[in-house]
Amino acid sequence: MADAMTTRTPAQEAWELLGKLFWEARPRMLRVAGEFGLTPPQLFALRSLDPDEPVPMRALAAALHCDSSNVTGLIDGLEAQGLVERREAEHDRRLRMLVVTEHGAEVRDRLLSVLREVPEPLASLSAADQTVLRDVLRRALG
Amino acid sequence: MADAMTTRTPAQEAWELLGKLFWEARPRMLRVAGEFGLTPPQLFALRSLDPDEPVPMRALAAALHCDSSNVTGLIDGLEAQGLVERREAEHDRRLRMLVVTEHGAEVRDRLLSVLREVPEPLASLSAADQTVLRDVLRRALG
DNA sequence: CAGCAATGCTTGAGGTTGTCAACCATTGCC
DNA sequence: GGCAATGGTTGACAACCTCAAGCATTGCTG
Repeated sequence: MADAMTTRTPAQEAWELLGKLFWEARPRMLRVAGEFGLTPPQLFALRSLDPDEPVPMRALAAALHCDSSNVTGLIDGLEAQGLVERREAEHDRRLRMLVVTEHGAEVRDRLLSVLREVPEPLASLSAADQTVLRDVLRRALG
Repeated sequence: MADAMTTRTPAQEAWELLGKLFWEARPRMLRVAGEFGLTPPQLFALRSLDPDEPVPMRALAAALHCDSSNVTGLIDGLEAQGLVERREAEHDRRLRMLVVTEHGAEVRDRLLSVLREVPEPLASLSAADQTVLRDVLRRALG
């Protein structure tokens, strides 16, 4: 009966294992942020921005699930490093469009290429398992 | 050729989809922490502690991938709420063993039961897919 | 066994994140 | 024209986080 307390459905166990996977990937993210001279929130912000499509600050705040006033400081930091620029919007002078600079785009590319590296537990799976995993996740999130 | 730039291996695509899954689960974690009167770091700390096995603060710091001095403040907060106690160790008076109180264990149980809830994208998978996902992750992390 | 390096935790300084309320400028609606 | 709504910034305040410094304790070592 003690087992009945700790028994998990397959989905629950999968979710728990995914939690472990992400927790293990955390130190790498922190290290990468440091190497690029960014704080973790700045890294998330730069990752969220699309160099090809400027968005108002409001949109970034929504993407980051945080308050607009918070984004102000984040962008101050990125702007100070020349990675992002505030630009006036065309038809609404209230908006501040966030434009990733050329340098910012380059940094962002290098950043993403590191973050995209598949962590060891997944990388060591067989090719077949990797494909199965992708297909299942496509069905879940695609 | 433009596709060549954005082509991903199955494992890379899976890792990217997992990133999305976790990012979507973040708001719920923040909400839960708030509902239990905890800050996110405090939540992680309480989650890391095993009510059945006290550990020194040093061990918690290692588990949280952070500095010991940071844990001091975290535990101050949990202790103020009566969730955790600092207790002297048996044979080494330098150590402060972290003991989850009875109340803390109860709060922790309720906390975990909410966090363990499988997020919508996974929950909506077929039972077969859920089992496949679990099995693949077991091979990766088990 | 005396000295001293190493360990475990706390404290203080300094910088960043995060929220909220208040504010200013601008826009859109009546 | 008046006025509510929107977008962003600012200031106050709480919390996190790291580093360096400090204290107590432990354990090694000559």
